[in-house]
Amino acid sequence: MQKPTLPKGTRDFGPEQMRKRLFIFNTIRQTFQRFGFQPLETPSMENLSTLTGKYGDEGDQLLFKILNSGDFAASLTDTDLQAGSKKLTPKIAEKGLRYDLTVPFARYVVMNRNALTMPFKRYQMQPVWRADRPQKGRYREFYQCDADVVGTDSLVCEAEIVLMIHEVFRNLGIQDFTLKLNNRKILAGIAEVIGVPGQEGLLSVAIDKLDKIGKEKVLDELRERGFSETAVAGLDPIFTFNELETNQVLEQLQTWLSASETAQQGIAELRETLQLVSQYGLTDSRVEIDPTLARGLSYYTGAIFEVKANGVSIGSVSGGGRYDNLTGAFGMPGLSGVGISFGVDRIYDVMEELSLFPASAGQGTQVLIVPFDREARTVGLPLLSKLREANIASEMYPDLTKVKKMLDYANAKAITYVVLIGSEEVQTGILSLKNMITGEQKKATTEEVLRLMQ
RNA sequence: GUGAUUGUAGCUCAGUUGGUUAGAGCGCCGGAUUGUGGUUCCGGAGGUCGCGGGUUCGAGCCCCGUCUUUCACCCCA
Repeated sequence: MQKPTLPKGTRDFGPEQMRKRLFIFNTIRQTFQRFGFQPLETPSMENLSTLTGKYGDEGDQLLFKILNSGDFAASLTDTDLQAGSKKLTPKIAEKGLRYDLTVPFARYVVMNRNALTMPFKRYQMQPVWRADRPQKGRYREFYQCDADVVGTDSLVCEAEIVLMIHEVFRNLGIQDFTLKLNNRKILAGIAEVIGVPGQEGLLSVAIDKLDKIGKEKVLDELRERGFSETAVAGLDPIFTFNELETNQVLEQLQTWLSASETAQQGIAELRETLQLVSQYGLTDSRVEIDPTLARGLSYYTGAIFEVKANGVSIGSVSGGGRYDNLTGAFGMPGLSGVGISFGVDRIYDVMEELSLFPASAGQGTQVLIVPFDREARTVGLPLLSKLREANIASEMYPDLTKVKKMLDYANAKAITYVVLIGSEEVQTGILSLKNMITGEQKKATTEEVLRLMQ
C-alpha cells in the first residue's frame, strides 16, 4: 500500500482553515455586492486557444494543459513526433486550466455581448492554476476574487476600485497596507522620453525590481538587456520619487515627461482618479503613486494597481488594472475594462502571520448538549431545535458515553458552552449550563439559555 | 525552467567515526474517577527511517536516481 500524497503546490483545507478562509471570502463578497457587482462563475478549463497568448511567453509556460480525452496519442504520426515537443502539444492538448479570472471573463463577455447590459459589473471567486514552482506565498492552485467592469472607460471605476480595496482590507482587519498606483501610459512615456519608444515592457520588468535589488542592479540589468548609456542615464529622475507625496510625484512626473503626450494623459488619469477618490470622502488613504510599479500581465493599458501588506514578506496580496482591448482578442474590439483581483491564499498567510483573524472567524459550534442517559434526550432534542431556530450553532453528543469523553469533545471543538442533562434536569426541567472556558456552571431555564446564547 | 534545501511515531524533533531490539516531549487510547473537561498519577497502542537502486559482513547515517518540503532566481495573487 502506498501513502497518499497531494500534487505539488496544492493543499487540503481543514475545518479550522476553512472557517478562516470563508471569513475572507465573505468579507470580500460583501464589498463586491455593496458596490453593485454581480456573481459569475466560469469553467475550470478553457480551450487552450482562449488562454494562450494573453499572459506573455512566461505565462504560456505556466499554463496547465489537459490531455485530450481517450487515446490522446492515437492519431499522432511519425512526422508529428519528429516536429518536436513544442508542436506536439496542441495536437494532444486542446484544453487548459484557467490561469486567472480576467481572460475567461473577457471570453464570457464576448460570447454574451448581446445579452449583457453595459457597463457590465461582475465578481468572480474561483481557483486558478499556475504551473509555477511553489514557494512562500506561492501555490499552484489558489483562489482569486475578482471584480471587473467592462463597457466604460470612466475613471469613476478606478476610483471605486481604490475604495473597494480600502474597504476590504479594513474589514479584514489588515490596517497597515499600501495601495500602489501607476499607469501604463506613464511607463510608455518614460520609454519615449529616454529614447526607447515601445520598449516599456522590458523597461518595466527591470524597474519593478527597484525596491528589491536597488538602483545599480536595475541599471545593470537594463544595460544587459541592450539599453544604451544615454537611455539608462535618462532614467535618473525615476529614482527620486521615493517618499514623496502623491501630488509632488505627479508634478515631477509632469515636468520630466513633458515631451510625451501619452505620459501626460496617464498623469491626467491618475490626477482625476485621485480627485474622484477624495470626492468619495475616503479617509486616511493608503494610496501611493509609484512610477516603478509595473505589473507583468501584458494586457494592461491604463491604471495599474498593486496592494502589499506591510510588515510581512509576502508578495502582493491584490493586483489589477485597466485593459482596453482584452475582448479584441476574441473578436470584439474597443471594449474597455478595469478590474481588481484579491489573492485569498496570500491574504490568509498575511492574516495568520499577523494574527489578525477575529476569534469569531474560528468559531464553529456554540453549544454542545451533553445527555447523561437515554431519558435526557427527551429534554435535549427539543432544546436543540429551539437553539437552531434561534440561529445558534448547536449539536448534541450522539452517543451515550462517559461525561468526560463528551466534555473532551467540546474542548477539542472549542465549543464554549455545554448544556448538561441528567435525571435531575429531566425531572425539574431546569438545565445546567457550563462555560468551558471559565469552568463556571449554573442552573438556567430553556429561555434563559436561549437568551444567554444570543 | 535554473540553483540550493528538507524528509525518522498523528505533531515537533533527538539518533555518536556506519554496529545488537530506532528514542523523547506533546498528542491519542485505556484506567485511577458509573453526574463534570483542562491538573496529577498509572498503563497502552503507534515506525517498511519518503520511495527505488547501489556500496558494505552490516545503512536511519555513505553514493546515485526519484518524489516531496522549504528558499532564492525568473515571473506572479
